[in-house]
Amino acid sequence: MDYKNINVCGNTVILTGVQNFGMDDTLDCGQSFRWEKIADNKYEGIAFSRHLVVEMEKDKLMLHGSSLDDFNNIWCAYFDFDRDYGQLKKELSKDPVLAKAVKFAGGIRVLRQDSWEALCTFILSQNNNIPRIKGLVKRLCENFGEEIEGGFTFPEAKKLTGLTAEDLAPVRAGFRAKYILDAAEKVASGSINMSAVCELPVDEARAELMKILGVGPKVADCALLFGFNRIECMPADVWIKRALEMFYPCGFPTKYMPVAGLAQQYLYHYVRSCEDAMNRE
DNA sequence: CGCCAGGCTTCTA
DNA sequence: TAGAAGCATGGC
Repeated sequence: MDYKNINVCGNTVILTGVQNFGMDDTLDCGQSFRWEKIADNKYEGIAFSRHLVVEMEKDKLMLHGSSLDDFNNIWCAYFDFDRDYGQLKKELSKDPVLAKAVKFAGGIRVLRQDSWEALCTFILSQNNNIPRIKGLVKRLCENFGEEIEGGFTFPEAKKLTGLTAEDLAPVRAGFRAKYILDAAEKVASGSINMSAVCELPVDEARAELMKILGVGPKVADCALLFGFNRIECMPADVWIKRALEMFYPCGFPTKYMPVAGLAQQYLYHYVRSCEDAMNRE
């Protein structure tokens, strides 16, 4: 557990003694596209059809808009609070490169998102940049999600079935629109059963998701890591490929394979910052 | 104007 | 079966 105490005050759940959680590292690192920074230490977002404002002061984390039940049933798992990141970081830090990556962004946690939402948002992510991905996801929710207090939910697969690419035009997803529609059709019809995918061995799960038009190995692995809690999946995007070539020419250490997805998130953040620093010179 | 963006599909040899 | 072109859109 990465928190010591939990209290409820009105509609706010307050965690104290919080460790290994940074809002910028976790909510603005390209794993979820549904969080907006609304103040220096405050983020607002919607997940699992619930609106939440997250505020942090030192080691105190406030979840505004959450009941104790919601915390126990949803947010605790969503923020991966039942995983010991202190222990994880200690293990990863035995590797010199990962030690630097972990030190650089020690507040990263890998969110456990809804599987359909993760699949869709990473379909939208291809050949795209993070600010624009956020825009596409926002417009998808505004146009096809349900309006709730504080914003819009992520649309269910069945809500998108029967639509045409023209219907999705307001989203401005470009060539990705037909991919979303194919995913929605396959998931809603049950030809791809998300809860069955959850039970499959990872290679079969990946192959199943890749039956969707527009889903290749990278998008499938992102869905598996961020939406199915498959922490052994290491989505190999251009940044991670670059990092692996640069730092691990002989291959990624096998002892970290079982948690490669978690390591990946630290590495992703780290190499991107290296690149930024080099560009500024 | 050109280049690029958490890739994938399609075409070509 | 590998390698390159094409893909919509928007920021720079």
